[in-house]
Amino acid sequence: MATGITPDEFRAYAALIASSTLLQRAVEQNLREQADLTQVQFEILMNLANAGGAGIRMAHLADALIVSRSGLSYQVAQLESRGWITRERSADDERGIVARITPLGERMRQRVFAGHVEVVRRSFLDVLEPAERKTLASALERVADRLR
Amino acid sequence: MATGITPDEFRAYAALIASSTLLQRAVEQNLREQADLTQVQFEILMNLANAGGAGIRMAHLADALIVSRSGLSYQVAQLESRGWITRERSADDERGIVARITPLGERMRQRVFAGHVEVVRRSFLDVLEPAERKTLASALERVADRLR
DNA sequence: TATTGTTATACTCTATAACTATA
DNA sequence: TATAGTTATAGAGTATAACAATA
Repeated sequence: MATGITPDEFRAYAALIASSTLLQRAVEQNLREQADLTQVQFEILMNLANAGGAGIRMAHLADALIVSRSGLSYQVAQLESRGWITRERSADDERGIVARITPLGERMRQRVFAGHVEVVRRSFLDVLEPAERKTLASALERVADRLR
Repeated sequence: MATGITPDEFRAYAALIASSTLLQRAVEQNLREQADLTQVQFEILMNLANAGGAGIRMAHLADALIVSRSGLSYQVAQLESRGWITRERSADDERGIVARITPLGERMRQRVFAGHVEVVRRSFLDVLEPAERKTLASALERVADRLR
């Protein structure tokens, strides 16, 4: 290859790129088919579900998802029009808007998440030995930390 | 969680989704900054470089990249206008078009690939022990095979 | 003055459908 | 008739800039 990468490294590189690309594709297709959701919309729902009744400020959510505020406004409007989330003025800062998941949104999110996990299970979890799964978990956590 | 997934599995799931999302983001940003290339355009270049002088038929390339033919035509036109690839009628099938990488395109591709590998090295390869790298390589190859 | 959030706008990417040319 | 490839077109998603409201 003559690119300053060993065959061993290249194999790991190629496996990572291929598997993550294909997985991303399968996950996005599943979200679209299940509930016509994009990846970003799904992440909005997961974050709001985690926050519970407290909700999350728009600016905070945009930072967490690494999207522009205008882009977040667009996606949040989509979910709001479907009745899955709400937006309210913040109590302590009149400039702020707090987004919250609705009971309907939470029910849908749970259903979608279950299907989502099934995709991950079939293509990932079921393919690994327990020891491999442990190694991957700790190694990929380190990779994610490095990238954050 | 009550979603039919064990804490151990959830940890592996979360690490995989987080690391692959962040890596994809880093890779795409790097390609854009280095040479204003999209992921698809980069994959076109890599495939054509692999094929060498023989080139690849458009229909074949579209199948390999899992994109529509019209979408491929658009991206190929972008690369062609920059002089990185060419399109010629196929010799044996007058309906066919064969895409090939140009010497300029190959030089650029090598440069971009080197930078791309650097990103992967910093965020992935450098973070792993040799034993972890071996485990990840074989495990993720199995994941990719499952998804194909 | 600085920050929050939305909107107007423009741009990129992708796909479907219509079309031409060849098998 | 079927296949290869392109083009016209439309739609989704994202970002920048301008704006109104509040700190």
